[in-house]
Amino acid sequence: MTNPIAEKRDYEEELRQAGVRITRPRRIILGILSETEDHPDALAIFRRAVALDSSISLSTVYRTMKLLETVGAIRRHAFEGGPSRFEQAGGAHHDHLIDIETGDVVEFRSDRIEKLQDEVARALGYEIVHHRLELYGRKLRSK
Amino acid sequence: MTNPIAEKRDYEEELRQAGVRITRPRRIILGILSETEDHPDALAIFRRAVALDSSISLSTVYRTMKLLETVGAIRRHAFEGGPSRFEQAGGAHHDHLIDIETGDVVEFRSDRIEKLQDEVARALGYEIVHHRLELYGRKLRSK
DNA sequence: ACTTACTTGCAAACGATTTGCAATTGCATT
DNA sequence: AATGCAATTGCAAATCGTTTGCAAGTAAGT
Repeated sequence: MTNPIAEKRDYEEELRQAGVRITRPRRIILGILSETEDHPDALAIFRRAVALDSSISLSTVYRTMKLLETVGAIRRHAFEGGPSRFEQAGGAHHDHLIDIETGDVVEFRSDRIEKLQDEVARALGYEIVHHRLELYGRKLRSK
Repeated sequence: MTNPIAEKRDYEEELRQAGVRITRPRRIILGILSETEDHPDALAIFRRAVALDSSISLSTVYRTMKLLETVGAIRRHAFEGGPSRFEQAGGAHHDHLIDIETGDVVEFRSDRIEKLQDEVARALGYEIVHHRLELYGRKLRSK
């Protein structure tokens, strides 16, 4: 995350391996994703992309996001109310806390919660394939 | 849930109190909701409603659902992939486990998970306003 | 450089949901 | 029971986020 160039290179190689052509729009979108710390939606990515190459279309952004998703390079989140937002895959599993005032997303992980989820599911006669845990909250006015 | 008529009556009274007119379509939709054990989407409600009064429109179903939601009589859930699904409000808080093969919804409640969520949020400097916890799984082939 | 399949941009289609509008209806009032 | 008006309806058209058909453009193996 501190070295965008190295990150981007890996990304491209990873995709080439998956049989994906590296085109100009894709390179640009990948660059944006690898430099991004937040969870942008398609339109935000599109806006940033257009700034680098005005010929890029929103459809291409959507198509690329879908491609990256099926290849497993990114993850899509449909938080309440808004459009899908994306994040790079590859990190460890985590859940999200969404600031309902700013839309900011904070990632967190609780093994204890994960474990309890499994227990609950098993008790109901199910095995979990995946889950969605989103906390919607507001910042505490700190002391 | 065993006495639809009594349930429906309460429902109507509750709404009248909230200043909502009881119209024919609304009465029908309320009847459907109070007899329903599952988590139907707008289209499913519409289909059941049309069977009782063919003049009811899908827009009215949507408008009524929105109305009931703001009045607090029902709750809306946007499970992954599909349209919003609804359930009567009023019961205790619970989360959902969705059978990814059948779409069936199982309600559950875990105070331990709730508690951990609060702890996590607080540790991050937030207070939870609401949350969404959905487990997507498949039935265990029981012993 | 040549070819061919993969990608693109554009505009039109999409599914779920909402909305403008003119016609209808609940219900408080006579 | 008849009246009046605001609330509600059905319909069609609009909306939002996203996907798709198509003809033109391009990556990359030869």
